[in-house]
Amino acid sequence: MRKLMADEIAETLRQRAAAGEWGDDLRLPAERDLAVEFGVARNTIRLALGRLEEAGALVRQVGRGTFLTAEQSPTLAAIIKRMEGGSPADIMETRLLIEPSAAAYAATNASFAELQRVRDAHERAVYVTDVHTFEKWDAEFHRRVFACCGNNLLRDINELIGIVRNQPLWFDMKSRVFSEDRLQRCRQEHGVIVDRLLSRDADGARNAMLEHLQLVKRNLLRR
Amino acid sequence: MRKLMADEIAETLRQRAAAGEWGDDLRLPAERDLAVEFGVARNTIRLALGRLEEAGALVRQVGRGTFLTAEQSPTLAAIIKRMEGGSPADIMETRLLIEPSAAAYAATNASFAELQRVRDAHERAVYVTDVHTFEKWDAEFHRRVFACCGNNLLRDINELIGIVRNQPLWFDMKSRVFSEDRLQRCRQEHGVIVDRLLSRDADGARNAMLEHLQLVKRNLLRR
DNA sequence: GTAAATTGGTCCATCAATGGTTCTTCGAGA
DNA sequence: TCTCGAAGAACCATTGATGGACCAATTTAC
Repeated sequence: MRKLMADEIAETLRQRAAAGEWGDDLRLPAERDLAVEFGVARNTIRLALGRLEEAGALVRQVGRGTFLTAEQSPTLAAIIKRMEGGSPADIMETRLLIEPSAAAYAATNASFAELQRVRDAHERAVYVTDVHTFEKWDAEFHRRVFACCGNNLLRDINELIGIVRNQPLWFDMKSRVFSEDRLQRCRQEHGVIVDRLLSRDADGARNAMLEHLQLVKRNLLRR
Repeated sequence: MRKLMADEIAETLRQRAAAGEWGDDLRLPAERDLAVEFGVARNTIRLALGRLEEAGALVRQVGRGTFLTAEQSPTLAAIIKRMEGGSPADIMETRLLIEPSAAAYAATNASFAELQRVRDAHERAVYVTDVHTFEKWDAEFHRRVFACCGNNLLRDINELIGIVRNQPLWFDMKSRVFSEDRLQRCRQEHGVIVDRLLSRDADGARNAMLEHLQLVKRNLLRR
C-alpha cells in the first residue's frame, strides 16, 4: 500500500546509492537540486530523505549536506542474521517463557476494546479451514495479546519472533504437522485464553497460554 | 430474493481484485470514479466497499484512497528502530521476566568453562571504581549468563535489549542514580548468582537473579 | 577576519483528491 | 400506502503535495 511519491523517490535514491552514484565522497546533491531533478517540491524530497535517514541509510548536516552512511552497525546486522536462523526448539522455549506472562499482563492492563480485538482474531480463526489462513489468524491472535499487555518492548520482541516463525522452512514444518483435529484443539484453547482475559483472570490466562503453547510445542517438535 | 446492487458490485470487485487488477499498488480507483464506472451512485459504491471492508478485504483511508489488504510485516530493522525508544520501565519489566529463567537454564545447561566466564566477568567488575567501566562489566556479566543458557534466541534478545540500554540517555539515567554503596550491593548480588550457578542450583540462581534485578529496577526507577 | 553564498531545519498557507457524513428525492414492490 | 434501495447532492476532515519564507549552521570568497 504505497503510492506515495516520497516513498518512490526514496526507493530510487536507495537504488542509485547502492549502484555507487555519489560514491566519491558519499555526498548527495542539495535538497533543492534534487527537487529540481525529480521535478517535485523540496518538501517531498525532504520526506524521502527523512525515510532514508530513519532507516539509517544517510545522515544530514545543516550547512554541509546530506551524506550516505558508510555502513550499518555490524553488531546489529549480525544479531539479525543470527536470529533469522533461530531453531524451533529455542523459539518455543522462549515463547513458553514470555507469552504466559504477556497474557497475565494483558488480563490486568488491557482495555476492554483491546481484549475485544483479541476475541475478534480468535473468532475469525474459527471459520477458516485452510492452514495458511489459519496460521495468519493464529499469529494475529498472539500478536494482539501482546498488543494489549502494556509493554511495548515485549510486543516488539514478539514481532521479532513472529518474523522468524514466518520463514519458509517454518511453514513447511507447520504444514507437515497440520491436522484438522489439532487445529480444532488449538481453536478451543484460544477460546479458553479469551475467556480468561475477558474475565480479568491473570493467573488463569497465564496458565491457559502456558498449556496452549505446550501443546503447540509438542505438536511441532513431535515429543 | 433479489440481490442488492451493492452486493453484486461487491462480488464483482472481489473477483476483479482476486484476478490481480490493481495488483501493482493495491489501490482501487476513487469511489467517485467507481461510481461512474459501474454507472451507479456513490452511495451504492460505498455500501459495496463497506461490505468488503467489513470482510477484511480492503482498508480505506481518508484523503488517501482504498487499498486491498496485504499483510505487511514490519521489517526487522523497523522493529529494532522502534525498540531503541523503549521505556526504562518496559525494559526492566522484560528483564525481570526473562533473565531469572535464563539464569535457571544456565545453571542446568552450561558447561563449567562457560560458568567460569561468568565468574570471570564478575571478578573483573569487583576491582573497578568508575561507573563507566563498571557498567561495561555489568553488561558483560549478564551477557555471559545468557551465553550459557543454551538458547541462542534468548541470547540474541538480550543483546538487543543491551543495545537499547546503551543509548546515551540511558547512561545519563544510570549515572544519576549511581552511588558507591549501590555498586557494592550490586557486586555482592552478582557474587550470589555466580555461586548458585556454580553449584548448579537452578531455582537458587533464578531467585538470586530476580532479587538482583528488582534492586536494579528500584534504583533506576526510584521506587 | 568578515561578508556572502550554500545548505539543511522549520513552519505556514494553499490546493486537489479522497473517504466520511448527512440530507432530500424518486420509484418499484410488498 | 408504506418501506426501502438507490440516486444525487452538499459539505466535512484528512492527506499528499506544492511553493514560499525565514532560521541556523557551515563553507566559500574576498
